[in-house]
Amino acid sequence: MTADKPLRADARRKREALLAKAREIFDAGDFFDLRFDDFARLAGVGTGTLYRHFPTREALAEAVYHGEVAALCDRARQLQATLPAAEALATFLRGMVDHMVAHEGLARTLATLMADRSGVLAEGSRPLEQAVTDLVAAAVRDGTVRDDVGAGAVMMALHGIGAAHDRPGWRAEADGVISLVLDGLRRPHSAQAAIRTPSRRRGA
Amino acid sequence: MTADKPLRADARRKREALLAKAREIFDAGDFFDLRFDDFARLAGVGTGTLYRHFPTREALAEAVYHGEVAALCDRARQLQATLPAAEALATFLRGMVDHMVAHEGLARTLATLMADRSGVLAEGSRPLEQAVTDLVAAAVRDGTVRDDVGAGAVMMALHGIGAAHDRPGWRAEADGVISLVLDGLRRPHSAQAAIRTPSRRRGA
DNA sequence: CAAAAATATGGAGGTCATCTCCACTTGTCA
DNA sequence: TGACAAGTGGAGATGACCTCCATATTTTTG
Repeated sequence: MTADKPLRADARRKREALLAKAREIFDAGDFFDLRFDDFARLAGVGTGTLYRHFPTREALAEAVYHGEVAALCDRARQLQATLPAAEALATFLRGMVDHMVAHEGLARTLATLMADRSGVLAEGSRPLEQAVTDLVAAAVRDGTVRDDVGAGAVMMALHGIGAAHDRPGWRAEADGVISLVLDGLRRPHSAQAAIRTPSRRRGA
Repeated sequence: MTADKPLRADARRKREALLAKAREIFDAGDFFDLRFDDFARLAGVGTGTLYRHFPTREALAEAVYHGEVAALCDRARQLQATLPAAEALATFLRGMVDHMVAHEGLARTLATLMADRSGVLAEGSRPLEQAVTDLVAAAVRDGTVRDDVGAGAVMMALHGIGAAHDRPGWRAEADGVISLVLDGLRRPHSAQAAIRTPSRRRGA
């Protein structure tokens, strides 16, 4: 699967050009206003070449996303190495929002393409999910975070944030979601099952 | 905007046929495998007629979504009238997950179309958001829920749940998100600012 | 009730983005 | 340097989307 064969010098150059242009256009938010062919032209590449490297819009997005995810994972590891678990998790999640703000167009574009069912992009999120899982696991070991919820739920919440990028008060709401998640993750000190599941009575 | 002119008997019938077929196909998850033209044929309607009633896939989805939202809002009002605020909110949110489970294809399809930037569908969510806002507001008045987060954050989380329908342990994770949100919403009894915002120090 | 006016229908065909294919160029290896 | 492999680009086939209008159906009017 991950068998990367050595690309010819030439090919690597074109590929980089495509990725660079893609990053730029994603970030500007213009990706969907563009014929895919024209995108090739913009990157200084023929149609055939574009399709050889990236058979679909999704494939292109995946490649861009890959770099993004790698950077975020690095950051996660770094935080985990230098901060107490709970704080590392909090800082990382807050940082995600900052990052999305800084690259709004990119986030929006990726979120849109993610939604086109296919799971291709979801696949690429795995390393990120692993990083979040690690952060959560560490905090659980510390005893600062409950152990009955799992990182998947956090990923869902993050996805919700990323997908809603056009809401009016986005930034504030995004911070709100993070607050809810972080506070919700805090290990319930006493047995205060206040709201929690109302034991799902009668259907309907 | 909401000026509904009386449709000719004939027209109403075709429109209903389209909506019915749409519901069916959405629910089956086959909507995107279908040429829009063919969808018309399936509903027993000519292409022109389809386009007259619903100029785009999004428009069609919006109409279906409208009914869905109306039903959910009714449910919200009903809960609010018969249960303590906090419990009404919890029951409603848990019920949303049940509902999504029962109509997986529909949820997935709508989420996908929502993502295609355009905000058309987001518009249709407003009544639903209002309902959630009301539920939250009531709970805030009760003093059971914090007042610094707002319903928008809850909507984001819900959207995240709906958009992630193809994850392996979806149901469990969805319940997890709801748990986080509900617990996160609980008014912090004492001044226990444990994890909360690390006061956003140095950028990056 | 008949005829006119208004409203709606359906599907043939134009338009345009997507993607394939292959004659040609560029890079690599001995 | 020559020969083979690897890659390129863009013309054109393909097929989905949407428009347009001659025809059909419903409603209104005399």
